[in-house]
Amino acid sequence: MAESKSVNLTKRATYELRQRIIHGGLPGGTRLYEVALSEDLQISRTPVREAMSRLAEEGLLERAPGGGFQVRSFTLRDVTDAIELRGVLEGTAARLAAEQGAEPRALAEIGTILDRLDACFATGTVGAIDFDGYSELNAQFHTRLAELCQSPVILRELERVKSLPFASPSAFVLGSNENARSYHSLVVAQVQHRAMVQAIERREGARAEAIAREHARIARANLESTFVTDAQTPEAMPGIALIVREGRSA
Amino acid sequence: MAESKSVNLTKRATYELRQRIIHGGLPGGTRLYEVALSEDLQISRTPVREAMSRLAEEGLLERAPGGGFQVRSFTLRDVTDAIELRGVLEGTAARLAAEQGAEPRALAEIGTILDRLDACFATGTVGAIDFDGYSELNAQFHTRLAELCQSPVILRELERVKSLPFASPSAFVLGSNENARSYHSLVVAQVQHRAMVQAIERREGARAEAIAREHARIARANLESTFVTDAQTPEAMPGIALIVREGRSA
DNA sequence: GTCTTCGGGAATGTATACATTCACTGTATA
DNA sequence: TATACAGTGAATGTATACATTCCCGAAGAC
Repeated sequence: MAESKSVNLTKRATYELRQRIIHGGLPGGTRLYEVALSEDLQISRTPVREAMSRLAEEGLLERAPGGGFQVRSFTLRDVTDAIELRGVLEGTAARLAAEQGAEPRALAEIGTILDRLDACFATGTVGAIDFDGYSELNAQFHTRLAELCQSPVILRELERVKSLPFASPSAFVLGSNENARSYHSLVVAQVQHRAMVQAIERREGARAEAIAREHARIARANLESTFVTDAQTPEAMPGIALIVREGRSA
Repeated sequence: MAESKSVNLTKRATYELRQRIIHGGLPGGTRLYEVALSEDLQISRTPVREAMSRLAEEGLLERAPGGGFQVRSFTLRDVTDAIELRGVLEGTAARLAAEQGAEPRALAEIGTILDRLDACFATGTVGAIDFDGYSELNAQFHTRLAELCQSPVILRELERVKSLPFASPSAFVLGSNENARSYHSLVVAQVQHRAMVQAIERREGARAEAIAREHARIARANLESTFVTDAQTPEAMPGIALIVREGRSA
């Protein structure tokens, strides 16, 4: 509890609340009461309120009709739409990069990331993958790719969508345990990574966009099978606790 | 000043700040100081802070590095990207609606709006248009269209993009004075409106998406010519005061 | 019995005093 | 003369008292 005394209380409250939401401590739809939270966190109402405001900006909370906040809840449909949306936005970023031409230096850096992603497979043993390394490099790749179009507006909205834990490009990597299906997913994903960069280099905008969209659908398929198979394992994927079984979304 | 006494101070501060930002009273990049604003608005720091937080959520302000807020500024590139983004999102909504099938009742309602849009032209005189009526109906059309795909996630992000005054679907209507070019713009736009609905009815997803994107580019072209022609008239388009001449965006 | 009204409590809204942090400036010392 | 340290001020961060609003339940009247 008394771990980080130096940072300000707003950040502490924001972090603590985010953790509780993502890990299921505060299920979707839960109304958050300032006084109760203040007493619970041992932080006064002002920073708690500020934290809730930031989490609303982040998309994890929503403002309740008559004031106050509640935890945003997501149906399976919402989650697939968010992933689809990420694909659409990444596709747009890739298309714009192809159309206006990407900086050679930035492309070279992405090439380096691609090589290092390849290295995650290269253990000689089929099926053996450095999942953690892949996940980290994958996140880097997606960030760099989005930056290629040099559009702060696109980048901002993309970051926003990716901030939902289940919509992040690396969410499906963590969710995959070491079975044949997930191995094949990563093989296909990496082929798509290279194809996207190639399309951008060749100024093939439509191709770059289409691949980016299809690439996101790997995550969608992975989510759906994860959700069906390990329906009750909360550790299967980050933020899966946010997904409500049925009914209305936020 | 002492107009609406009943509503709470947060809303008053939010409204007042938004007005000042949109109309150029607070140019892009301006740092907002809580104390100064409090004294200026005659409202204490707490609601002012809350108002700034909401405007940041809305996209008109951004959080400054060391705390506090500043008015977000947009380059011409940012604005065109925002319009492009709206086209991409509306295109996605239209495609999804086409793919999954739209509700007949909702389609019928949109048909009514289309007829009423036609009526804005039907004065017999070529070139005479009910601009205000068209603008209002146009906004309704775009909202209804986005709702056809029944995706709260898509709808939410689209509303977010549209909240930037210059990226709203009706921004270009207001910006157009009664010249031949703007008349032709509205004629083309209305043809595209009908084509989008037809494509959705016929489950032609790719066509619906493509038209929605091209539709948004009317606004883009209109913005660019407005920006070049009437470069110094702040009333030419809502939110044009947010656009900074050169340099970095937020 | 039902409807209306009044009261109380709990929630957010507001004001403000106080704390903290950071940057700038001036002075003193090396 | 340059650098470092300390002081001062202004900004945001925090705590908390008080205001307001709204819902809900109980009691009374029709």
